Amino acid sequence: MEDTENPDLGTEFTSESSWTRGPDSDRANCFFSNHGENSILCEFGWNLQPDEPARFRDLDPVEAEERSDLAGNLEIQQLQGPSPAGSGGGGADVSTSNYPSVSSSSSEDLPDKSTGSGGKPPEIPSTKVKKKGQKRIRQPRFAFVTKSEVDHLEDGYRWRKYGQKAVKNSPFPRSYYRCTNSKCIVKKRVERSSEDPTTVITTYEGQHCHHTAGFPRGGIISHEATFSSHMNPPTSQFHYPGMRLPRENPPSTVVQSQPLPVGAREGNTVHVPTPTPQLPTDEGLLGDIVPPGMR
DNA sequence: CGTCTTTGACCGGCGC
DNA sequence: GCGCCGGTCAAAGACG
Repeated sequence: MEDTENPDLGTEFTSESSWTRGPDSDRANCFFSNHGENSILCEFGWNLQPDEPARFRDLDPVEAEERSDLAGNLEIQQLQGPSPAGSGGGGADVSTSNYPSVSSSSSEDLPDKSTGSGGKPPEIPSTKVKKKGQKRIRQPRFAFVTKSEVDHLEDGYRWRKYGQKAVKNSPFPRSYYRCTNSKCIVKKRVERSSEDPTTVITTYEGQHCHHTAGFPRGGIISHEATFSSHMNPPTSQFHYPGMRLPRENPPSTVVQSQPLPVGAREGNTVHVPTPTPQLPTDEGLLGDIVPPGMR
């Protein structure tokens, strides 16, 4: 793999992916590229300083673990919305443990006959904590922007669509997918950008607790590392099975590995690079992950 | 027959 | 309290 020491944010990576952490700035960046067919850029962080230059260095496993844990907490809280007032601190009731603990109570044994559209289990479907007065727990989210004619990008996992909703201020509906693995609680939302209909915004929520069991609708991805493992790569490098498109569909074109404006980094949020100079104004999916200040 | 999609209904959070 | 909206459920149908 190539060096990710000081990746130029504008550089297009030719490998499948690269993953870096900025321990000093509490920032992590993730770059993906699929041989020029489908470039993706993802950035997420913890205490991003608006004017802070990007810094990268390797982490030792211990530190990486800590960072990863911290990331989970902050992401959960942040993505649940600011909600400091009134709602008792919003993420406060999110257990202070790491996001894996979100599912610790039930995810491992989660029967979740998701594939069968089965009856409504009395149990809580993972990310949806239904205890009255308790907020829904959100998993860390990762958003990608890809330029593709197809909405549902292959990523090595099998997904079951469980909903579709029209998005306000967007002519395109948003689709909701759930990993078909009964033990996996990862969800995915796919939405076409209203600003640029040629781009698809994919948001992953949670981490897979399993490996890609082959490639059901295409080739086979033989990768050991995915978003699982607490999104905690063994080293500063992180491999992700390159995004794929359904082979029967026309290939997507490169969006870009667009650099994120330094000034745009703020808060503990996931930033979504967009192909257009200006950020989408729709309040849809982007509204969840792009801080208002960026819009 | 098993898996997946579609789609209307339902629920909860949040702003007013 | 009310209405809007996002997210999820689940029955029914499609498909291989």
